[in-house]
Amino acid sequence: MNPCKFYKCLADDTRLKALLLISQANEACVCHLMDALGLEQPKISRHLAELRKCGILQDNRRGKWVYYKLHPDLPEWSKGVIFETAKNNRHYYNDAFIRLKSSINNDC
Amino acid sequence: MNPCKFYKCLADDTRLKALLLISQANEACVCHLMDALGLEQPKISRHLAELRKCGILQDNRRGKWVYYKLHPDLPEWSKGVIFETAKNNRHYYNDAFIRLKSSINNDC
DNA sequence: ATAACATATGCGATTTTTCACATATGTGGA
DNA sequence: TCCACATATGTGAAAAATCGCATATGTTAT
Repeated sequence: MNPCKFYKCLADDTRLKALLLISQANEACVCHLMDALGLEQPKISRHLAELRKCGILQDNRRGKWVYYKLHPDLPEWSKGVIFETAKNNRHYYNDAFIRLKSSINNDC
Repeated sequence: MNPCKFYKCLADDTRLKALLLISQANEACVCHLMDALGLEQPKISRHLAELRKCGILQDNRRGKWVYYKLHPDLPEWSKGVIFETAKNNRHYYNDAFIRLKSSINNDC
């Protein structure tokens, strides 16, 4: 994991919020993130794809839904960066996190 | 410190290497970083200015030289991210770090 | 004041990233 | 098989970041 590439992945509002939400929710599917972030499906999907191609996220299709979670092989220091960022910047994604949880409860 | 803005600052090869070098050397001036990274002065200067404007670095002129170090008011979590990145990615900046130290010893 | 050196910045050109829209792919149920 | 739904991607346009070059600013010594 090249650190510059890693930080390029975090350097976008949509990707960073999605990543922090996933790190806090354990996993989330595209439709949940659409609700949480109030964004169109292609936009979410494309940003998640970028995080996947960089090895940060792992996708997992279950029926029609595709769930994303942190890639299990992600280096410890990278995971640490993500969790520390989430822990110390709740205000940055908290509204979205509330919407995410209610979206998960409503099964999309 | 908005986390997205913070990561945008780290998401460039020149800035990230300069930042990691400074974090490991405690401080460095523009001429040292030019030697270490093998880049032209305006390029180094402009990237350091960006890190300064975001509150990540603090500058300190001593005579003709301007020294940069981590900003003392940088949030702990941000400092942690920088130091953890440096600690776990030595290969990424090690050659530059060797040149930096010899440049510092030769007083530019 | 002038020269030499270190650093900063203005600006147009180039490159990279992001976006919007349309469309393609994959899945399960009727 | 056909349809509805969820997700992914192709493509050209728009926006943002970076670069190169020239030049400005700041400092010290003569």
